[in-house]
Amino acid sequence: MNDADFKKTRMEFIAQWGTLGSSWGINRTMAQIHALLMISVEPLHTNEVMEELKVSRGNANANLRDLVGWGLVRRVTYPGDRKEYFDAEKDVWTMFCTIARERKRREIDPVLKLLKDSSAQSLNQNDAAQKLFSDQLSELADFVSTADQVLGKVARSEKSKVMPFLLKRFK
Amino acid sequence: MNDADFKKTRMEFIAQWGTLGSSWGINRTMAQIHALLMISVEPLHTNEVMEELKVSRGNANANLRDLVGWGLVRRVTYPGDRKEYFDAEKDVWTMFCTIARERKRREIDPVLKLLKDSSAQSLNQNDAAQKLFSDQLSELADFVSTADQVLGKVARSEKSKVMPFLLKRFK
DNA sequence: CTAAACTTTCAGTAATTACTGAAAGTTTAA
DNA sequence: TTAAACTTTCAGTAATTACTGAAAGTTTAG
Repeated sequence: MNDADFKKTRMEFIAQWGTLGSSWGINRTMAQIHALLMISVEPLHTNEVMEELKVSRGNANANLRDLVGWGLVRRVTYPGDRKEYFDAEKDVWTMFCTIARERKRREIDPVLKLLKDSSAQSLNQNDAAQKLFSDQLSELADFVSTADQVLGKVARSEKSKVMPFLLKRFK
Repeated sequence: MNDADFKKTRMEFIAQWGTLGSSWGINRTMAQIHALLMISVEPLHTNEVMEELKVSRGNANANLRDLVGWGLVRRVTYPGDRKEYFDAEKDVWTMFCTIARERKRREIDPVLKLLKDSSAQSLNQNDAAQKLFSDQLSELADFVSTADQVLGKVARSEKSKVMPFLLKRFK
């Protein structure tokens, strides 16, 4: 494969990763920066990200900060160089665990709290609407709670312990 | 719990379900309509949805259509009544399986195809950048493929077969 | 038929979310 | 110190996404 084709495929991948992110509530640029760092051999500098993806300094900065906040990207500095470089976690399993842990913390835990709080309120069980509401919330809370625990456990496990097992059990 | 409090808690739940949807790439109104139908005893018709959630006819119509497309909501008609009513699937496990199946089909399958196609292209393995890119895509493809299969299998299983097992194995 | 009851569409607009770039802030080498 | 190198912030703007409501379309009872 020649260099032009390589660049094209690379860009295509970055673009698609961005689109995928979008449909899961992650902003396009953030997903694209993540893709870019994931397939870069060396850590990149803000200017390089700006240039590759044609985005502004502010945009690059904010999204890099967020990626660091997600734990998917690390800041890297080299002695004798004032610039800050950024390097993505490249192991896919580790990436998955990080994302799972963060989304759990940011989105599942709050909804679980809401569900538990709401369904705990004493409802009038003689009223059909209130009874259905209460039951529905409890069921949701149970389900989300289980899912939450499973996800939490998986995200804390070793890849080597989980993947072969899953493959065996569910493939 | 009195009627006013009940209404308030209900609305709070609907609002929060909307917010949750947003952060997972599902539009707020669609998630709210889903929440509303999920906690309604009887199927509702478009006017009722419009009124409860204060949205326009067009908006209600489009989102109800989408929910039917997702398989989360059914159209219901009563003999002698020209109106169309809508009823949500209320069983949480069935809901989960439906969502999993749809997101798999809509978002995972396409990305998997991209990953496989891209990584299949013969890359120059002597070039570090190309080698990393190629390896990274393969790893991603493997991982997503496994996740896809596990999800597919789980979503086809009986709740009674999966949940107790998961609880036992991962709790 | 046809007119009332109901559903769908879609151009225009509003709301939300993301981005830009210049200015302010920070750090460090000399 | 201080000035160059670099990073962060944020007000203004652009892009995207969602919504409205009136008009067009469809169905059915009579």
